[in-house]
Amino acid sequence: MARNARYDRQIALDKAMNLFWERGYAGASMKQIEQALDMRPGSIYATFGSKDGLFSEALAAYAQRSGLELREHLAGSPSVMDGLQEHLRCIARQASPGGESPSRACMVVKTLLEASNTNTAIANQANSILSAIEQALTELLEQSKRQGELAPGTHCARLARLLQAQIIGLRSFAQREISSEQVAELAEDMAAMLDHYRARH
Amino acid sequence: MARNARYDRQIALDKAMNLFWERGYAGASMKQIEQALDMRPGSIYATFGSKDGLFSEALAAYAQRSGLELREHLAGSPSVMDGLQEHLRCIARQASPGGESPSRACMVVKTLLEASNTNTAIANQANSILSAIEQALTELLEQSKRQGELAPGTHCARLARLLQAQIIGLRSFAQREISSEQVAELAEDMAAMLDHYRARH
DNA sequence: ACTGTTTTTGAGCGATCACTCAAGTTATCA
DNA sequence: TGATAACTTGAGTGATCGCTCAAAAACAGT
Repeated sequence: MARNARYDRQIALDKAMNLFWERGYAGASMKQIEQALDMRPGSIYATFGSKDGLFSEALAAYAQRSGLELREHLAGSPSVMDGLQEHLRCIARQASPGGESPSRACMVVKTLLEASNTNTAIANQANSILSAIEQALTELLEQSKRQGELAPGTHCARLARLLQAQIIGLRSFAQREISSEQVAELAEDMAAMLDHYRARH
Repeated sequence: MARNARYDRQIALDKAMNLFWERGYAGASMKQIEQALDMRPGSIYATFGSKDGLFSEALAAYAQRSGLELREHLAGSPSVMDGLQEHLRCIARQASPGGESPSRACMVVKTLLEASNTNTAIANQANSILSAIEQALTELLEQSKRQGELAPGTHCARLARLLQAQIIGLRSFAQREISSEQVAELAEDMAAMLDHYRARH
């Protein structure tokens, strides 16, 4: 015997994610958030508790979305390594100037760099996400090694960290004022680098 | 027939650079800057004009310092490629947890990611610096190619962008809560990757 | 020591920050 | 349809933001 909420929590979270991704945590004011979500402060605080709480949920939603994307690229490829290479190219396509992404750089990395010395809780969350991605990549590579795609001596955890650093570098580099062609070339060079780790050379 | 300034401009700039490097542009408040520089607001504004002006000069000082470091590494190495590989390892050493750097990540990249959608002037400055570094790396690689160290067909500008993306990835990755050993391994893997571009394989 | 010039000082400016809450609104149920 | 409970509203909170400027302090030259 009461009223229903006028807003869809997931839709609001998605809008918040886009704004935070574009402007960063400190760069997005509550006024701008109110406008983006079309919600008044009371509703926002009743739903998400605080700016920190909203950001935290937005970052988690971003991470989930990114994980889904990777899994889709992998599902559409004949092998893990091909899927990872395709993933690099796809990142380059998304991170090209003129795209509709709020930012070409990765929101998790932006958060890590912004929050590391100013907001411990948020920095910890970014750290956890990156750690989980590293873990997922390691398991993927180990599966690939078991299938004989990777050279037998490959240190998968180490290669996973290298791959993560490549992706971070690619997406941060793409934040520069640079042509989409050069970003695509960069992704291609990184994909080529992965070939050196394949079996039978 | 007047008073001399009590503060050394370069020393003040250096302190500002360290604070901005650690906390970012928005994360460093004027109150914290006043404390770090041991200057009152009036003196700061008389000397640097605005927070933007101070940040801009601090970022320029950082870029100059970084350029000097690279040139030193190159001077202490028998060849360009060896110097670049040593540079990667040195970055890993500096970016290790427990170091005395204000931040493990690069201040220019932190600035680029923070300012790209919030502060055009500062983002442009970060873009210019990265563009100048790319140019310098390209010239170094071309010199290396002329000396027969690089494979004749090497596209130097493209390799320079790859190298820059690697460095960005390495330093941003190092911002994670991770062991210095793993950062060193990452630098080693990146250095090994450069070997593939050398002549005579 | 006095004068003239520059620098330093810090209280305080208006604006904006994240956030609160009492009042108003609306849907749901009896 | 009237009572009830939940949600929405937005003016307003104290705190902090970047920044100003009149007055005090300190040095250089005579």
